[in-house]
Formats: sequence, structure tokens, C-alpha cells
Amino acid sequence: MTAKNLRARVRDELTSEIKAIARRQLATDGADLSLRAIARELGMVSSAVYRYFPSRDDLLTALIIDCYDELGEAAEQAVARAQGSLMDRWLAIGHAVRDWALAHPADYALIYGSPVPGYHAPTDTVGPASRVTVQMLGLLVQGVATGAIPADPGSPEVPPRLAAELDRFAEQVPGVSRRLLARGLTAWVQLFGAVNFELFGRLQNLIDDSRRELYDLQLRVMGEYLGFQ
Amino acid sequence: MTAKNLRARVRDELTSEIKAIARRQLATDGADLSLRAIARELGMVSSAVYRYFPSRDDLLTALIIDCYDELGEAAEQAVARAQGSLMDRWLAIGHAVRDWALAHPADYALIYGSPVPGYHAPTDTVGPASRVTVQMLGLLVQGVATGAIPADPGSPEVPPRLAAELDRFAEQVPGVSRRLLARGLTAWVQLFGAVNFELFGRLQNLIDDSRRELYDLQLRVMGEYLGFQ
DNA sequence: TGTACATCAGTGAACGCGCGTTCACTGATGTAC
DNA sequence: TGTACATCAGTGAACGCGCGTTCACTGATGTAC
Repeated sequence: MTAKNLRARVRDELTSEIKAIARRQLATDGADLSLRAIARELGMVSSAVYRYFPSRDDLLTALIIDCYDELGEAAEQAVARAQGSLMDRWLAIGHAVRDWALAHPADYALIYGSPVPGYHAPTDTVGPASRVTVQMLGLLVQGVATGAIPADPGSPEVPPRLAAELDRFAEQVPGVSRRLLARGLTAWVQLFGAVNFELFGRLQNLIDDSRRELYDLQLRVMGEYLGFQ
Repeated sequence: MTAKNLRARVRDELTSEIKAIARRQLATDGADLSLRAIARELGMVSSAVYRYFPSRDDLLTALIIDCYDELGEAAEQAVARAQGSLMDRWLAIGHAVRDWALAHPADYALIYGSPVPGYHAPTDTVGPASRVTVQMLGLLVQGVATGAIPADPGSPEVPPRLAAELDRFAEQVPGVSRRLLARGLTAWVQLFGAVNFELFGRLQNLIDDSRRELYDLQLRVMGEYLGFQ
């Protein structure tokens, strides 16, 4: 019994170590995921890795799920810690995403960069991938529920076809109107767009010393647009 | 003389064909740039490609510059065609970028996706890379010059360090205040962030039928934020 | 105009390296009676 | 408690493939006198 647990524990540890090495290697400049390189660093023969992951793509999937979960947890903890206004919690989510991305640039690129050629994410990634978004939507739901923000901001104008799709989406977000949802999507795009641009070097020679300030400013603009105070 | 021109012309044609094949191959699922695969498709021996590009990275650079130039030209033509209001021209730029990206997803990923591992872009790419941005800034400059938009919108509040950097940047954008510039950066992030999210699949199962409408809506929101009408 | 020479495009072989995955195997660890 | 058997982790060799880059070479095209 204990013995079985021991074997299982060793197995879990090695599984974790493989993932850790993989992520460390992805972070080194110019490397992409290589089972053989991982095995080399582990001091194992390359075929041994197959005892832990049935293929390269499965390892990739495991990494992606881990990264989404880490990022999602960072956002969840940040929003839990920030007990102040909706704006405070919105800023907390935003900075949590950016901080995590800056601390793990390669991991962020893995999940929010261009799709890995030839790899198609299985559905297992959907749940973890949505954790940050769920936090954001939570702010809207709470804001409307407590009356802190208007359920329907009156603008922007939404054309019919988009309205239909937003309405279908809004069914899962209690109390949030299609227009508020549209604003939420805009804020969502802004948040990740800003992180992307900073991380992928598009601010270079434009904004070098005050990127955090710029990001914070953009978050605040979007927060106000959502009705947060 | 004509003979020399002929040889040069053939050379130019083959250079273009190499680039065309490279881009076509990049567009096929799961492929990354391979000199040997290009040579194969050309019916040449792999070493022959070196008569045209001294290395793989040089070919990559050439592709990137071409893509930036194509995208930049698309934006420039769109803004020139749209002779109406600032808002019209802003929308024209935005949709030109999106249309080009949808028509050339792999090319767009090459320039606006995560950085290619191990590749560092030389400075030749800076000029072409900025063509779209220059068009956007042009709208701000014209808007202020003609009085169509206020030079200083009064908000957002800009913290000191960011203010200093924005001011330095604003020197190259006649008449545009730091606050207007901050708004411009927000709009710029929104535009490309929206294209990124659509192209890299983040709208899947959220907004499937009305992505253009959503994008247009977001452009309009940003256009209004910039003072366009 | 004709000839000698230089330039240039493309060849073919080779170097030295990488990769994912399969498979029969050994030997240790864990399980059941 | 002891023994027979099953499970499992890791080995080592191999398959079959990919890649970028160099180099001496052939033969055609272009140039200069």
C-alpha cells in the first residue's frame, strides 16, 4: 500500500520534472520542444520518456494545460486578494496576467502566441484556458448584481447578427446585457493585446521605461469603459 | 546590355519565386521554413538556393520585409481610397489590416505572432514594420491640424515617467499631445489585439458568425475614443 | 566581328547534426495466495 | 511469512526521416579588347 504509493509518488515527481525541464528548455533562446533533449538532461535514454508521455504532442498538451492553470490561478488569487472596488479587482487581474507573462515569457508565448505548427489542442485545454476570462466576466456579473454598474450601458450600437451571437453568449452570464458584453470583449482584447505587444517586442524604442505605467493606464481606461470605479 | 538585363531579370524572377514558394509552404499546416523543401519544389538542388539567399535567416528576413510592405501598402491604399471622414479612414485602415491578415494568416503570424525562435530581426525590418502605424498617427496629426479633433483630450491622466516617454515620442508627431498619443496607443493595441485574437482562434465558440461585425464595432469604439466622427 | 577571359547559376557529394517513435530486453518493485 | 507471478521503469539499438551549410566542379552566359 505504502509501497504502491511510493512508486506512484516517484512517478508523479518524474512526470513533473519532465514538464519542468521541458518548460525550462522552451525558455532558452531558439529552442523548441524536443523529447530527446529532455531525456538527455534527465540522464535517461530518449525512449524512457515514453513511459510518461505517449507522444510529443501529449507532452505539449500537458504543458499548455499547466500554463493555463498557473496563469488562471494567478488571476484568481489576485482578484481574491484585491477586496476593494471592482476597478481594483479589474486592475488586479490585469497586472496578474502581465506579471505572470513577464515572469514566464516562453510559457505565455506557448498559450497566447501564434499556434504551434502542426499541433492541434485537444478539448482538455478549454477549461483551463478560460479561467482568466471567467474571472473577468465575474466582475461584470457582480457589478450588475450589486448595482455598481448599469446592466445595459446604452452603447455601443450592436448590429443584428452580432447581437444574436452576443445574446446567445450572454445567457451564460447572468444579468449582463449584450452591450455590456461587447464592452467586456473589447476590454478583454485590450488586456491581452497589450501584454502581447509588450512581450513580443512591439513597444521597443517606443515605450521602454514605463511599460507598466502604460499598461496600467490602458487597464484603467478599459475599467472605466466597463463602468468600474 | 539587354543581355545583362535579361540575366538580372531572370535572377529577380527566381528570387521572387523562392520567396513565393517559401510563403506558400509556411501557409501549409505544420510546416516551418526549410531551404531544402523550397529547393525540392523548385526542382533544384538545395545548395542552389544559396546563390539567392546567403542563409535561411536572410530568406526569413526578406519574407518578413515583404509581408510588412504588403500589409503597409494595403493600409496605405485603403486610407487613400477612403476620402471621407477621419472615422472612415480609421475604419479603412483597420479593415485593411484584418482583411490582409485573414487572406494571409501564416504571413500575418510571421510578423505579428510570437517571435521565431532563434531568429533576431535586423534593423532593415523597422521601416516596413512601421508603415501601418505611421498611417494611424497620420490621422491624429491631420485631425489636430484641421481642428477636427482636440489636440489634448484632457484625459487619461498620465503618470510622470510615462509622460516623459510619451513627450519624447510626441516630438515626432506634430501637434499631438501626450494624452492623445496615449489614446492612440490604446487604439493601436486594440486593433492588432483584435486581429490576433481572431486569427489565433480565441474567438472560437464565442463569436463565430459575426467576427467582422465585432471587429468593426471595436474599431468604432476606438475611433470615437480618438475623437473621430 | 572574333576571341580570350571573367562572371555566374546550378550540380552533386559530403559533413555533422538533429529529431520522434518502435521494439525486444533486463531487472527491480509490488501483489496475491 | 514466503514464494510465484505480474507490473512497470528504464535500456540500447535501430528505423527512417529531416535539416543547414560548405566546397570543388561544370558549363553556360556576358564582357572587353
